[in-house]
Amino acid sequence: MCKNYNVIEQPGHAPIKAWTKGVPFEEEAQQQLRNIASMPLVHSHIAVMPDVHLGKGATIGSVIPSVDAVIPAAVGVDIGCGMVATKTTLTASQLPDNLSAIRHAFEAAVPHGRTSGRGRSRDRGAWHNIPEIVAGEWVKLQTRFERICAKHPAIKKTNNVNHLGTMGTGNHFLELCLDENNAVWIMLHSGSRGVGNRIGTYFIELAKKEMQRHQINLPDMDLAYLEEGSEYFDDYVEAVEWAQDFAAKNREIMMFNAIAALRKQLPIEFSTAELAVNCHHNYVSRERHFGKDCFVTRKGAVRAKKGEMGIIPGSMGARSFIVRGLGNPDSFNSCSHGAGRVMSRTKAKKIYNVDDQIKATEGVECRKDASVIDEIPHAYKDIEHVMEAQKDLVEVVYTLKQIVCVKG
DNA sequence: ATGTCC
Repeated sequence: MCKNYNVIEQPGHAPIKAWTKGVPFEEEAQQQLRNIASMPLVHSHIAVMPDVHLGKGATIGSVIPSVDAVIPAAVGVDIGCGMVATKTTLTASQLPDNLSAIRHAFEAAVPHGRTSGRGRSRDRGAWHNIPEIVAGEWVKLQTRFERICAKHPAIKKTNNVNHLGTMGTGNHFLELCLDENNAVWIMLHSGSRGVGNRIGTYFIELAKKEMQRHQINLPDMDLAYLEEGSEYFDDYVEAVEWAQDFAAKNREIMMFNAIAALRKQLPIEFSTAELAVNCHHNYVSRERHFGKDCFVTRKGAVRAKKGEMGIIPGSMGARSFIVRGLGNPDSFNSCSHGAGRVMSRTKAKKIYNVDDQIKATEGVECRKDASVIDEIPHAYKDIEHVMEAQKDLVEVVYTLKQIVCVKG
């Protein structure tokens, strides 16, 4: 039978199954994946999604199943980063012609940008808004966090309370979108902010020290792993699961606040009950594949079990997709997390200007200044090609086009 | 992606 993926094989190592037909696949990313596939902890094979590109530690767009061990740098530092999308009962005709008031209401309701140091500092301070409906759950999260910090006080050096309900920077965003039937959606991309970053970097360092202590040689020190039964393994799993829960709750709060902000802007009532999806794309989870219990690390990949809903966003000017998983076992039930970059932020800023960005984001109510050129759609792969390359992983349920975009 | 250091 004709498979929709390419296979990269190395003698004695796990194969790499890559859903990259018709999309760019850099040689540097392939080498990084060969390094990962050479590690004995890999179960069965590695799966590569069509938005693949070079990352720090692990490749973005990779799915790594491991037995009795995890690679903290494969999860990365934005632990639990992911997407949430909610369909509303509103339609396009119920929105005002000029969307700038809605954009400004979103910007006010969802703190975004850098917390300190250089940059715009728009989310500085505790002016975020934790809705009452999640206040109890937040207390539970805090209790769990205290327990982790009691064992690893270095993690506590973070401003985690002030970050709940805040979006962050870079490719994190909040959008108002229309689907193919002109229904209005709210969609958001964010993660575990400073606290997840602290947990990630802390355990990546511990894993490296473990490698040195046991004199284990790796093709790349960023592939340092923690073995089940060793000193830090359980604590990492506990902390990473906590950061994932923090990230999901963070998105839920921002979605709540964005909906409330939209309500204040419109003279009509609407509801949001019909469909909401909240999924991680940087995370690790315990799953069973090919007859073995293992840890599955998805770095820039979304779980797509049969019938499971996911979100695959395009870039600032491109379409996004609400998808339903097809449960493809060779992909470990996964799909891509977006379009995937084709060039670095530095390169995008060098070769494109504000005029290019204005043209690429025509019809979108968003910032179009020099600060967002690194997010120009040209810096990403063509999302249509990316979707074509994974048609045996997911089916498209809704196609969204943004009309308002708030970038972090 | 993040916060802090130069």
